[in-house]
Amino acid sequence: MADEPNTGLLLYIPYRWLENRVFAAMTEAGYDITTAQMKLMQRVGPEGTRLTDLAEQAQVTKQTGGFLVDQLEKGGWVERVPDPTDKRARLVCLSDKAKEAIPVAEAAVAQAEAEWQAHLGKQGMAQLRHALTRLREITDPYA
Amino acid sequence: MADEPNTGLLLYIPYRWLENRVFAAMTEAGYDITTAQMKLMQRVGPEGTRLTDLAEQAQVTKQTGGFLVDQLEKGGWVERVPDPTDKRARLVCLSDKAKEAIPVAEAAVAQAEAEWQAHLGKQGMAQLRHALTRLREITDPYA
DNA sequence: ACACTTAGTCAGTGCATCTGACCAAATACG
DNA sequence: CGTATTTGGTCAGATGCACTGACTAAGTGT
Repeated sequence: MADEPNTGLLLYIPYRWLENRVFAAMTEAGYDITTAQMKLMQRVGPEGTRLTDLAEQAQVTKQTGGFLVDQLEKGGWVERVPDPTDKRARLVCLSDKAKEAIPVAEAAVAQAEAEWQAHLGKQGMAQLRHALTRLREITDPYA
Repeated sequence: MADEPNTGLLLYIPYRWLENRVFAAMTEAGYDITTAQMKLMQRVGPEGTRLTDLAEQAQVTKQTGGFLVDQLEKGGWVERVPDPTDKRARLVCLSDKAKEAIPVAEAAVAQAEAEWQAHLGKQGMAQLRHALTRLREITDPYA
């Protein structure tokens, strides 16, 4: 089906690799969290974020988002607090545990990116990020 | 958790977008197949491929691979034929239906990539592919 | 006030993935 | 040659994540 690998596959390979790296780092540091949970949690803002917004940004249905927030809540990563401005809504906020864990994840990402930069060269890495950022303009409904 | 989006997210966004595009094109053309099935099927070689190899290349366990091949077989995409050189093994081969469908998927990919090229410029696209190909060297156990 | 939209939940389903246990054929080695 | 190990694949069971559909409750607009 493919002699020249399509760009999708080329994107997927390093993505998956990075995801596994971060997941492994978190596990090793004793944090029990899944990639889907991380993906959602990444989107939680400093003042808290509504479930609907979270789900939309992570490109899942609000049901799926709700399910993930349930897991995150059980794991002590987030809390749901009432939104003072809207009685229907609740804000998902990061717990202290989550705030502690963030540097661990960030360090794993940083290390992986450093390895990539070492391989591609500083300029190559910058070009890659630039191209991807531009691509985001036409592929991310949330850009 | 992120002010500057990490490279993983940047990779994921266009990947997911492309996957959705291709999936939608297949669905519209009347082909009923899932992305996971496509991912596996992509790896089937012209002479057929062993389940174990498929699973390994797609980075799933052989159990998962077997499950996906079951689905593909039910959908009439592939057949399992005995491997003449090894009585334990069976080769997964593409059916005529699959061979027909490939151009549809390829056209969808080509169109999406053309849109990307229009946005990034010919040179930008070439640089992107080049960087990703180089990255594959250190992130793909199958490079 | 009444209709409509928005925030979120509940119930049910299916797909993709994993681990662990297992069998049978092929290969390696003493 | 015969046993031990590796390799190809399946079965059984469980979990995670995603979906659709139907619903409640609160806010919004005319």
